[in-house]
Amino acid sequence: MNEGHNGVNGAQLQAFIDRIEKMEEEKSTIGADIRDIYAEARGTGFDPKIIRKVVALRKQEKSKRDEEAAMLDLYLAAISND
Amino acid sequence: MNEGHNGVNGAQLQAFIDRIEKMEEEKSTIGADIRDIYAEARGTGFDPKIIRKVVALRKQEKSKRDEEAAMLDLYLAAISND
Amino acid sequence: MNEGHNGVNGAQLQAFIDRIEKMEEEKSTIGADIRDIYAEARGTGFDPKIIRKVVALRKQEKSKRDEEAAMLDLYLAAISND
Amino acid sequence: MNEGHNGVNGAQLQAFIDRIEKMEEEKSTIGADIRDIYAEARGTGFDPKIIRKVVALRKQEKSKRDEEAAMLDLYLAAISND
DNA sequence: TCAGATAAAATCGCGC
DNA sequence: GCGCGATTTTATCTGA
Repeated sequence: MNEGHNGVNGAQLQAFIDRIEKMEEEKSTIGADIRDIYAEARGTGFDPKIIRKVVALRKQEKSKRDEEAAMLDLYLAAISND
Repeated sequence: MNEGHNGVNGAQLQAFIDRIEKMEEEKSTIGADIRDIYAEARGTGFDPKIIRKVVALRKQEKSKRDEEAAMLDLYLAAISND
Repeated sequence: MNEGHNGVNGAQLQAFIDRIEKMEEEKSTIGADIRDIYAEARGTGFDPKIIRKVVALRKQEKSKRDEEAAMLDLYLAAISND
Repeated sequence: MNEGHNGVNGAQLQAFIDRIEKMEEEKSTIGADIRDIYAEARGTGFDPKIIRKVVALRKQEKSKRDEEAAMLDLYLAAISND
């Protein structure tokens, strides 16, 4: 039911689009907030470019740590073959 | 005060980085949520590619309306050259 | 052959760089020409800011038309699922 | 003459816009060509990122040379106060 | 000098 | 599972 003559459930599609647009807007807002923080940092004398590098570096390190943790889990699972 | 021997206020920098990383994580979470919605839509038979196009198109329409409004402002400002 | 001791074909690299620099210069020249046109327009009483907005708006309209065409293609492809 | 009731010479404005759009398109074409060259270079084993660095470096050097030439002209003009 | 646009690189999901 | 294509993010560049 609820399908038009074209075989597409418009209401359902609309609902999906609404949800997506709402979240996209939130995402965009946060993006703006992040830009503001960089601007604020620049205002106190920090170079945003460098801060970006630092953040990127730490993200890499974090993902490396996550990977190692996952590997550890794998090993633990492997030796617990009871 | 609070500056190390290298002339950088480490505590302040740390604070900026913390704030940024926190928001980046939120942003990333929302991005994942959006992806989930697309996946859900696919699960109910919608083509994500088309939904993306619809969303993109609507965004463009909005931005065009904004541009037109900005344009109107410019015109109004231009004719009020007193 | 033609590779130096560092394993880099310098002549070939030079050729690429020459071509790029030549085109960059052309591009830069055109950019200057465009600026000249704006200056000329200002000289005859037009506000460059408004002209820029008009140009931007027309570009957006074109890209929106393109998007709509792409969208139509998607729809057509979607209903031809034989 | 040729001015509408709004005091704007539409034909002249149109002419400016046409000229600008034409040159913008040329500029865009050249930009695409440059991208193609980078792609071609990559195809023969060069790293585009490095090439970009080289090009940027040479441009800096060129502008530095230009600056020095301008300075020289200034000096020459200064001592030719006849 | 800085914001905004533009383009390149990295990332991620999808299909084979 | 991997390559391809699309999207997102980063960096460069131009104009105000």
